[in-house]
Amino acid sequence: MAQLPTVEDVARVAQVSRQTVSNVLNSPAIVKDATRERVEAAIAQLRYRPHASARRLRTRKSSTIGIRLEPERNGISGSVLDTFLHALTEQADSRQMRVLLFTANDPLHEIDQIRRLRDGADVDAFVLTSTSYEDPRVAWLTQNEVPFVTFGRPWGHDGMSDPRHRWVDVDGRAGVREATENLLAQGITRVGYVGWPSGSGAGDDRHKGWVDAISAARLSTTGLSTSVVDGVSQGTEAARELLAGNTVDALVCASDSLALGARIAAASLGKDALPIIGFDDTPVALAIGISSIQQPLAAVATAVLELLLGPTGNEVLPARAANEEPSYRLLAPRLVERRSSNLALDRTIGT
Amino acid sequence: MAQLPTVEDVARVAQVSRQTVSNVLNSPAIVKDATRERVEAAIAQLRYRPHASARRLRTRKSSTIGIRLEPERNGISGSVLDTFLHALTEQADSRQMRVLLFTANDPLHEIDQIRRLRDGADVDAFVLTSTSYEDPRVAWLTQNEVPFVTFGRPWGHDGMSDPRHRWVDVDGRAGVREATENLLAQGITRVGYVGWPSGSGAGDDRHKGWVDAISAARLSTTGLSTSVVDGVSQGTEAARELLAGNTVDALVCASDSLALGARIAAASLGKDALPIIGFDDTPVALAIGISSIQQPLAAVATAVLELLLGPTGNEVLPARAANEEPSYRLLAPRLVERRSSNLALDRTIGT
DNA sequence: ACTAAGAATTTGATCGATCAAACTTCAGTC
DNA sequence: GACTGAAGTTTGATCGATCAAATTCTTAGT
Repeated sequence: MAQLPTVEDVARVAQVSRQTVSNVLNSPAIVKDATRERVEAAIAQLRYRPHASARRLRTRKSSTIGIRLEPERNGISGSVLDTFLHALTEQADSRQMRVLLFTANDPLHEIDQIRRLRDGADVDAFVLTSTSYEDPRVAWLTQNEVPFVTFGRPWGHDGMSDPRHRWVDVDGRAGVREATENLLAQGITRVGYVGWPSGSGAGDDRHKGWVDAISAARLSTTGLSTSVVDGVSQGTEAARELLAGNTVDALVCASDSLALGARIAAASLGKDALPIIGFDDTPVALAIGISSIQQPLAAVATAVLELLLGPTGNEVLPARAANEEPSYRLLAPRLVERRSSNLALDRTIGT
Repeated sequence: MAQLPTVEDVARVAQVSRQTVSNVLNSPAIVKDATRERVEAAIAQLRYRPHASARRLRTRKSSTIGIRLEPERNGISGSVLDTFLHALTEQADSRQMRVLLFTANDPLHEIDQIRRLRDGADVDAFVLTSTSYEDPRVAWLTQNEVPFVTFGRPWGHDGMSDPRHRWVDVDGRAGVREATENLLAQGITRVGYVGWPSGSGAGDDRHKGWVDAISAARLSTTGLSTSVVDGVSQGTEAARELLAGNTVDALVCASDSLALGARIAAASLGKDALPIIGFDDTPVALAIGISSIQQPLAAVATAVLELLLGPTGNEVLPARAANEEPSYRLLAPRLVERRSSNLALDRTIGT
């Protein structure tokens, strides 16, 4: 097979210069209609496709977004990031962007990888997930003026409004509040909560949502909630305690793992019909038929790209300066309701 | 900040020529020790990092592997590919390779995407997943001599031994056989099977494994197996029928979805202790505590890279010719045993 | 018809690396 | 001491695109 055609070849066929071909591709507006059509015909005829590396070398842009794939596959809820990754890739594609993966063992290693990808002009911007308190990656990226957006707000940090840190997050508090209110609206007054130990931003946030709803209904929260480390067996344990006192008629949980645990506990106590709501709407919740609060991951991806590329553009905006307006998006999750009653019940569940 | 350093800068500091710097980076063996050390010192001093795009433009290699992210997130078992993706990225990294994602709506669109990534010199090779009978992507890649490896064998096709098609797959038949034998070894003689309708390569293969084991034990297979479309409720339905006749004491299933369905059916019939084995070892199986046949995904990733890069190299081997030795890898899965008895039982399950 | 301003297009230089070929160094041989 | 061949190093050209500046073509105004 012959060499792949280049701008030069297209130019020759269309009887114009290299640059005009380039213009047709990059700023069609400045080319006269007749000329543009001729060039486009030549491009089609030769099946020309721009050579990405050459363009990148010259423009110093890669049209690529880097994202790290988490090393630990925390089985049950890892699917959230995977779904997000999918949405991001799909939407990036429609903005002419690509997504490059990388892995890292720890934040320092990750910074090293980021540096390499940046210096090699492989990646224009980064999307960070699982941000932590005082995240060193955020500090490094800000410092070095590398464009980035985090999926996850800067927890417990005054930097929440630092314009240099653009972020997108899901309003877990509102989600849990909605879920709790949904149960209250069904006439259930004793709605319990199984959450995580305080200290994690997301966990505290979700817990607040439950408190919000209970308080708004002028009910008491005392004795109705517990905190445990995330996990199925932990959820079973915690739920069993809450249910033992017979003071709770429904449960809202900080995760699907806990919700599944709760479901097991309820079943073992004969309370097969106890309403339970989990968080993240993982495949497990779907399979078992547990209601769950679903993060709007496609919308998160849209928002991430909007912060990175602007509302319509298709190249990465420069890192933001300290004196600009803060920009972030807090998105509302939605409750996916399922008749999560008897596990042994014969129900039609999609795969 | 000043410009990033280039080979030129390094050369000046080390008092050598551009090319020598390049040699130190790419074929250190041919550079005299003393010189190499001097260059390495200069590289470290200037914190030089090669500009990937420039290198790619010249060498026409991208050191990047393309893989498509499935559009449909078939919740319960989508995690298999995600886990594979992670392993692939991690191992690719240690071979100096990167993984670029893309999406596509259908095979033709995928071919279009592949072509663009290839022509743009963005990607050197592709990894295909979910291959189907007479896959058009395989045909196109072969035709155009684009290096690729599929995760999944060329089902029902004489091409199984076409050397131009390199593939890696998991021996589902052996896995199911092992699982079945495991149950037989426990003294259970009536081991049933819930599989998929014949016609899908993987499904037929797994079914054969069950037949193998039963036959080897000189038992009869009649009346002990059913076929249904994958899904939890379908699994419940199918298992209920098999269990109703009271002719089965354990079940092996073609997927975790079916296994979960079977577990629900068993529970509803009071057979909480019925041994059930699923396939894929998804988070669902882990969460519920169902035994499952686990695909060795890290090993699959290793094998894929081996077929693509050779045993130790770190650049993509050319597409294979029709007259070479066929090369593929068929890997054995392993059975992950869990005490999958009573769902309501209080057990310590990891997250 | 003549000119100036703007639009459209072309030309030469460049991005940062590697290739291919030329050149230099040096040990070993007769 | 000149000669050979291999090892080590340097030089000039090149990959395919875009940038910046120069040039040519249009259009409108006087």
